[in-house]
Amino acid sequence: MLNKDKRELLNTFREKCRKHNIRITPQRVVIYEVLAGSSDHPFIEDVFKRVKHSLPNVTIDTVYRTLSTFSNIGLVHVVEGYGEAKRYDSHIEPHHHFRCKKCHKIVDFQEESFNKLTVPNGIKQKYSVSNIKVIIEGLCDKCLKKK
Amino acid sequence: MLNKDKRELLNTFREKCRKHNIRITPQRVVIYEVLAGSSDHPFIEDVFKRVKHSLPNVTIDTVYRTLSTFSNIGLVHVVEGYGEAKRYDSHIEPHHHFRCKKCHKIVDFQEESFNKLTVPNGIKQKYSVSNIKVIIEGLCDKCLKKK
DNA sequence: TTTTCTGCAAATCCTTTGCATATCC
DNA sequence: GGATATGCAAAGGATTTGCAGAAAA
Repeated sequence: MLNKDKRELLNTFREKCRKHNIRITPQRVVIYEVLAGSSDHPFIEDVFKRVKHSLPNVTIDTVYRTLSTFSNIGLVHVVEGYGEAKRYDSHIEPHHHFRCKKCHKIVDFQEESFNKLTVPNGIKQKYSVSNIKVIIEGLCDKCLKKK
Repeated sequence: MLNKDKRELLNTFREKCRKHNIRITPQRVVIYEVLAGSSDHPFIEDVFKRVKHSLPNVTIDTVYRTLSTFSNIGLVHVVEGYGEAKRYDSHIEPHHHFRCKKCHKIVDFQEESFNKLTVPNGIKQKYSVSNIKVIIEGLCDKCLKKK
């Protein structure tokens, strides 16, 4: 869930846009708001549908282009997946993911000890590291009940 | 890298096939051999090209179907990605991944301490967990040099 | 005013599917 | 022999691209 209020989020958004010289358009504002208001790591199609409520004329290619731009400037993240369509996340602070193998739900979680993981020396020496995260997979509560 | 020899790998392959009642065809044998001999987490297109060397008549849809079957029976894994085409891995023991953000190279690594991570209680209580892995992202040695 | 973004349409890329034939058990 | 897998061709879905007009700075 979001722990920032709407105004704060929009400030982050505006700052990032200015910093990277990209224009603030109504489409971009709404797309960002929609993503920031979604905790389900939506597919582009989902974002598109939600954005259409406020902007009936947007096209899905704008959503594609916009989310790609946002991802390039670090405003949002693409969520790791297994070959399905891309999913996005506006929650860019370090966090971890639980993924349900059956319904493909993704749940964010925080875990202090995981945030403190140290990069192994073999990796640190050879590569430059920008982030480290843990992915847990299994079956979610709902899918367990359905069995 | 592989630490099993070819015979051992093919035994694993045959066992899994028998266990799941899927037929052992020349295509499946070669596709499995190719993947087991690849440490670069190839795209299906790559597997297809490599398989063609031994079986010039295979079609890419056989590779798609076969890898999907292998994944269903747990012979291979789909590697986590960011919306690009699927990539496969025959290395199914627990291990972790370093991913280069620029060239998209994926490097397997082992790290004892990561293998011992414990699933947080909040997750364990609600979900059934099948695996846990660490993903490190950054720039690889080659991409660092190119800068 | 100038550059960038959007909408529209078409193209491209990845993946899946239906069907007839060939193959494995 | 009977069930399953393969090759071929076509379809489907996701994503990207070119371009002209519209909008932001």
